[in-house]
Amino acid sequence: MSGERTMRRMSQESGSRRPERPPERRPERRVSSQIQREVMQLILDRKLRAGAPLPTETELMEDLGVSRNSVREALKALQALDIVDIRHGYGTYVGEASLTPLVDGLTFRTLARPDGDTAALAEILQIREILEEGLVRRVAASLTDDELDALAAVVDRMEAAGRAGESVAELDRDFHELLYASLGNALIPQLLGAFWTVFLRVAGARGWTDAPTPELTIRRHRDIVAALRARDVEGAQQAMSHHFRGIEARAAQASRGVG
Amino acid sequence: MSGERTMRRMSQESGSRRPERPPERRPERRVSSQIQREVMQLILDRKLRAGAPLPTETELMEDLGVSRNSVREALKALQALDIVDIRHGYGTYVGEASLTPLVDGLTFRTLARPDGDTAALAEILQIREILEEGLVRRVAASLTDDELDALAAVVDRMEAAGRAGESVAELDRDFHELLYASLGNALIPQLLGAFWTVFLRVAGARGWTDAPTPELTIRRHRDIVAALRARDVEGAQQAMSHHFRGIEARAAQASRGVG
DNA sequence: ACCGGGAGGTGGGACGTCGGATGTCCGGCG
DNA sequence: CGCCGGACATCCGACGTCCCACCTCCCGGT
Repeated sequence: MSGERTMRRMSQESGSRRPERPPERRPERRVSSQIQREVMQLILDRKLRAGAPLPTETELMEDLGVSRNSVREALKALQALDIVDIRHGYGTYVGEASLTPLVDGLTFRTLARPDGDTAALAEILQIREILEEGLVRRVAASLTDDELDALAAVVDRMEAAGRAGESVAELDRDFHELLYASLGNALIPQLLGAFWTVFLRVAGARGWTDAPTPELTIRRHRDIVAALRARDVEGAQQAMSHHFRGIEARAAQASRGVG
Repeated sequence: MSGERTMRRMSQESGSRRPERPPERRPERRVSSQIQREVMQLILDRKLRAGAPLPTETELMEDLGVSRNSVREALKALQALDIVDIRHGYGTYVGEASLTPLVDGLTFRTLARPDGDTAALAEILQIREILEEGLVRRVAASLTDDELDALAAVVDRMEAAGRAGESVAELDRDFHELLYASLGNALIPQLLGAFWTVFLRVAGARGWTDAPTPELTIRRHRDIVAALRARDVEGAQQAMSHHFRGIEARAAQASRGVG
């Protein structure tokens, strides 16, 4: 019973300055999340593009009739979703609405798995595998020779980087991004990139070695390009399949070796 | 506009009273985002599962040596990512880390597209199509008769609901979720559900009619089940393909009719 | 045994204040 | 005349304090 010092007075005075808080029982459901919706609606109504300036915190505070604290909490939440971009000393701007929150969420969820790292990572890899198998089938027929040359060039650079002991990971990313560029679907490289980033982050957090045998990876990519050049849809899909089998094996091996 | 002079006096005595220079306290880069990382790390270190209670705001404030405001902003951001679940008057808990942020982000990004609604929605639909084509190929060989019966039952319920003019959308969701349940990949239904939710929300915001012709949708689902029952992998994939062709056509029609 | 109300704890929100970061503008210097 | 640097205005970053809303639990009255 130590600590009854809270003893908040009952405001029996009640005559304090409370201008006229309208007793309107307008709870309005969580001011902060309401502000989030209003800011999003403001962006949509004014048709603001990514990079366009938003009202300052003070303006939002006055326009919406809430405190700056609530405005900042709402903006922080929108910032976490990459819907808003806050720059210190400069202002608040419309964000790119990228898949960054997906990356953060998946990374956290994967790292938070108590049982095994492999299970959660395998789920992500399986989705990437299914996606890329279907994707390679679609682009197999429509790839031009120039695009095939560009893909082969990326593999060449991978080989050079691998020989020099450099980062093959970035080029791997470029390869897959370039492969599906002709589809004109901007979401696809972002989604694949998100999965890829999650994989790299989890691998980094687990302390896995980045790529023990880049030769195998490069070989798989060469196989994919070769099949595509031959307009062999089934072969390309199988090559992609083999590629992922290798990634899964490497992940499983790494998790056994470390975890 | 409204250039109110705030006229705050500038403490030109810069560096007047500062008891001690922070010698070892490094800049620390944005307290708020640092708190986000620390809270996430706390969850990982203590191996807390979803639903487990987190330290109260006051405790975090004291443990991390920051103000309660900063703690709340960090928690708000983590709440937006569904990494944390804040319950008024109850406490803060570890969240599910669901794909809710992806849904919010994709919905916003799609609605914010100035040119056309169809383009952004078509991207999402294409990804769903590619995913489900690959998925149906994988489950086609392993589905048991019981699972096929369950799928057929869902279609029956869809037909009953369609006749009664009820919500076919929910049952549609159930069908696809049930279809891929045997893969044991928890991420797949969540990802498909996320895309599905985005589609419904955008359709709702655009004022599209929910399902003008449920008969066609039901027929496509019957085709899928029939092909699966015959263990016809190619047929199942093509049926799924037709299904999505219908969805795309409906979306294009709705966007023309309204937008 | 039941029920209602209050104490205490937790998040929700509002100000007010100060500090740091950034862009702008203007005046002095070369 | 040109340009370069410092004062200044404006923005976000953070802190402290106060009060309110919501929830749980316990305790005392019925």
